[in-house]
Amino acid sequence: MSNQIIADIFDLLAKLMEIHGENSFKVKTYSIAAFRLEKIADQVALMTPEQMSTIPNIGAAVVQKIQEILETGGLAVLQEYLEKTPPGVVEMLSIKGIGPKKIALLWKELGAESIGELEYACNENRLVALKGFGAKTQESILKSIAFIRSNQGFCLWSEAETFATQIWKKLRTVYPDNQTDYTGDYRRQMPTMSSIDFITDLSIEQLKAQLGRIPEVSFTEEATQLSVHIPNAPLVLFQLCNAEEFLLHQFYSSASPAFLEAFDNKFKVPEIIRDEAEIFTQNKLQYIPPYLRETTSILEKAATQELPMLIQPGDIKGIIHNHSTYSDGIHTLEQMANATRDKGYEYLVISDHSKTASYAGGLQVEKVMAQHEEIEKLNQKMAPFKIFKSIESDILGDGSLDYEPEVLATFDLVVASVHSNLKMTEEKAMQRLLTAIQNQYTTILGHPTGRLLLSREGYPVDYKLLIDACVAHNVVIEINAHPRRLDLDWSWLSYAMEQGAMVSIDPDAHSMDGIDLVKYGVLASQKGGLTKERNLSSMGLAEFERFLAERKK
DNA sequence: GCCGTTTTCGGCCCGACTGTTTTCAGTCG
Repeated sequence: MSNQIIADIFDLLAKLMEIHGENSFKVKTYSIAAFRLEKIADQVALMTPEQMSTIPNIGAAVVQKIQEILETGGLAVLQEYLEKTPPGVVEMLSIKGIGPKKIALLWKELGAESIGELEYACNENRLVALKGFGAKTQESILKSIAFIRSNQGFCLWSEAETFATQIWKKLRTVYPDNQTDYTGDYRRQMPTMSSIDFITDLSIEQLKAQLGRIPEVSFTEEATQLSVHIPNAPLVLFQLCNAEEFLLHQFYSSASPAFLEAFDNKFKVPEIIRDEAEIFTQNKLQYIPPYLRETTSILEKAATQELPMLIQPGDIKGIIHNHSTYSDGIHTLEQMANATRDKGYEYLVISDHSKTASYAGGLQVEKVMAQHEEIEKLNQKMAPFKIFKSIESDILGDGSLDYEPEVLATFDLVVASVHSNLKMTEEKAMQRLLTAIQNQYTTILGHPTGRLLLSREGYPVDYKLLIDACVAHNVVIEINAHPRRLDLDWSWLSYAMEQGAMVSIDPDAHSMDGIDLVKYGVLASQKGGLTKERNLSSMGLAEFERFLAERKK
């Protein structure tokens, strides 16, 4: 069992206890325990009770509960709290802007036992009468509920990947003479999707024979479609067709409606197709991979053979924007460096949090200097592999970075990101961002909109203005590769490239495993038509050093 | 519930901000 799963249990326990008005220090203890468990590198499941109790804030009671979780898979006391809390009240924890205390009031004072009831109460203007609530809170709750609604049933590409590949492998192994393949949003590499779609010439019976073995699975059948419902997993949809029409159906189910309409207006699917590429070659078009079948303009480019060679996972040469135990990472600087080198990359850019990010262990100036010393020592030991001195500097309320210029000057490069006060008008957001972009020490603008896919909208930005400003001030725009961020969004890449912008696919890794997230950034960037020439992290070590030297002038 | 001792219990707690208050509780990253 992973530390994260155990941590989530303690986190939920703390929140439920708070809703039920338990002793706040007791609540805090479980909450801190959850935080600690998330932040340690070693697997708690493999520790002895004595080892567990050496973790700060993990005492006898928490150790006992961890053991119970490991032995039984659950926690009796959590179950008790869950039983005396309506499921809808637990769900309210996902509403941004309200926490356990306010939820308790909404439940006890207002009698709201579900998100639906809460929404109704907001619309009836009944929250303003509650102590601690007002018109603005009511408004923000309604907005948050609308956001949750619009994302319900969606999953991230990375979440879909696990299920999709398992199912694909299984069916291809058991039925090697049949055709089964990805289609729909998953094949198009959409960052989020409402279902994992397959196209197959298998029968419903054949599919059920295999997928029926999944515990607690259920099915919904239609004439040419089988929906597979797996508990705690994305919806899986099988589109059924006969073998002869497989490629045709796959083509028509893995592109945007706009793309297909434009295609049908000008081109024809050949009578006989042996592989999907023929659909394009027979029309004198360059092959357009599924992830690019979004806009109509891509067809024009394919007609004039102008599609460039797009970035591939292997084109990432350096790992930029990472965290270590100096701030909120779970592995040490040396572990991160070794992992990066062992995975075949040429350099690591360590960008721990800056001093304002106290919640994330942001670095005071003395710690920055200590880290720089360690980097220099490691660089001597690890050459030709190189670690670059960087920082993820918070963009403060007024747009300034949170160190003195003398300190900022000691970094090889600076990633500037907004982490606090995310609730802003577009005007305010742009003012902060533009000020940060104009700062001579800003090398990369980190996760430009602050969005978290399916869980947080991010502050509103004027994309064109933002991109233009980055180009004008020679600031690299990050494509944060975390599958929940993928920020800048792929849909703005073509504009960014037209304007001559440079981007950087960065994993924002908080652990050694986190380095592998670059893959998701590459997949999303492919949709935007990114070439490796325009990606900073595709530069080899020498080129990267030249870039930084040039930038410093 | 955990910690750190001033060994038997008192004090814990990041800091900014927001929306609510009319001095601060709740939330967030």
